[in-house]
Amino acid sequence: MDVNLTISLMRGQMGAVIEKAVNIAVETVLGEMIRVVGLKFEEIKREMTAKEKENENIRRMLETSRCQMKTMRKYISVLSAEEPRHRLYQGDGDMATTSTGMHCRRGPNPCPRPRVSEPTPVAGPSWLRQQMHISKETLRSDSHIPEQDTEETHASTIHKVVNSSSHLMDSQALLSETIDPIWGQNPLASAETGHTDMPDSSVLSAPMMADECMSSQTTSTLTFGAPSLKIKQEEAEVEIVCVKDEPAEAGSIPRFEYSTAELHQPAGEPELGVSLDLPASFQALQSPGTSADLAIPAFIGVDPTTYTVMAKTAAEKQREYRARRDADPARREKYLRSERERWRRDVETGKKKRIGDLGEKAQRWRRKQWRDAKERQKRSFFKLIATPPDNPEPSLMVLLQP
DNA sequence: TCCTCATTGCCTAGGTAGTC
DNA sequence: GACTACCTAGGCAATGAGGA
Repeated sequence: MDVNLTISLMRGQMGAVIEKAVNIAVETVLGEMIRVVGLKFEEIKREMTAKEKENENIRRMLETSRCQMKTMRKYISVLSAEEPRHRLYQGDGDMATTSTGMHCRRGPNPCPRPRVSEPTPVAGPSWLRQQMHISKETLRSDSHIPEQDTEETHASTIHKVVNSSSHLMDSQALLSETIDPIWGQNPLASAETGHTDMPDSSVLSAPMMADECMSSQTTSTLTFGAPSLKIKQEEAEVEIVCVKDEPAEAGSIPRFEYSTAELHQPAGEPELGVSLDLPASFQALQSPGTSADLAIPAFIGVDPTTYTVMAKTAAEKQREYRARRDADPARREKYLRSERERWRRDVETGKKKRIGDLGEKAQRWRRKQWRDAKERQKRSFFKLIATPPDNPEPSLMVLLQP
């Protein structure tokens, strides 16, 4: 009885209040939900915008990297084609540095051998070489190396190569300084930079030959460097001029002939710290690492008149051939068809095995290779976008790190 | 059910050696 | 020099497995 009374009383007196409170609570909850959903929605919208922006950035980076790779390939091919000839031009520059070398030898501590870590040529898979090229390009991007694409004329080519060599030389000199502080501190000491490390004794020995030539003073013909070819004169950098006398190599030195004018260049010793007025190209010759980067012995002994048409490497020839072939859709289609055919043939003959045809051990090995390849692929991708040349956006980098 | 990641197979690019 | 054959590595799409 009392309970019923209580309930009716509550319904009569508090029902409206309770209903109102519940309504308010429901509205509050709904409002809060709407607010949260709205916030979430806004957040998602922001994220989408950010993602789009990042995608755009990634696209730009990829495009930039592609351009860099193209440019680098052309640059390397031009450089490797021109470098040997370019080195030979600088034989006359050796005369100017001979004095330095003599001075160097006369010192109490004759030319301490520099321990320069040469940027060894990247031997390995093509993807690695590509990466190295990319990183090199990135490293050098501050210098704004002129594009080699438009190189057509001989003279301009030489000019460009001179510039390129200077860039190379600069970075390598920087390397040497970084690695060996003592070497980097002493201009004269660093004058020997990398010379003894240069693998090619023919190039190495030009100053020594200069010594010999100067002592005899007999030769007078210039067998290289056509008169029309002008060597760009640039302010010398003493620290990369290096001469080291290595008698053991002297026997195998191919002898260059120098003009009288070249031979009679003042061989006076420059004062310490005074820049030698050497052709920049000669500096490149002396630059550590440059000769190690590029295979040069093949051109030594070649008739200098043939320098203008350097032999292409097999890879270059093959690239050109393929470019011509791919330019013709029919030939390209034929090639692709034959490749596909070969793939099928290899599978049929068991040269290429599907994973199921392999033994358990071979399957594990194959899978490991696939995993590694995928890992490399991912790493190279992240490495690529982690070192954008011009748009290092930290937040993006953090987000994209694996 | 959707998403992400790994696996797999196929194909292509590019280097090298050899042949014509 | 042009071309072919062979090889290796990488790209890409299809597929499967597992988790949210």
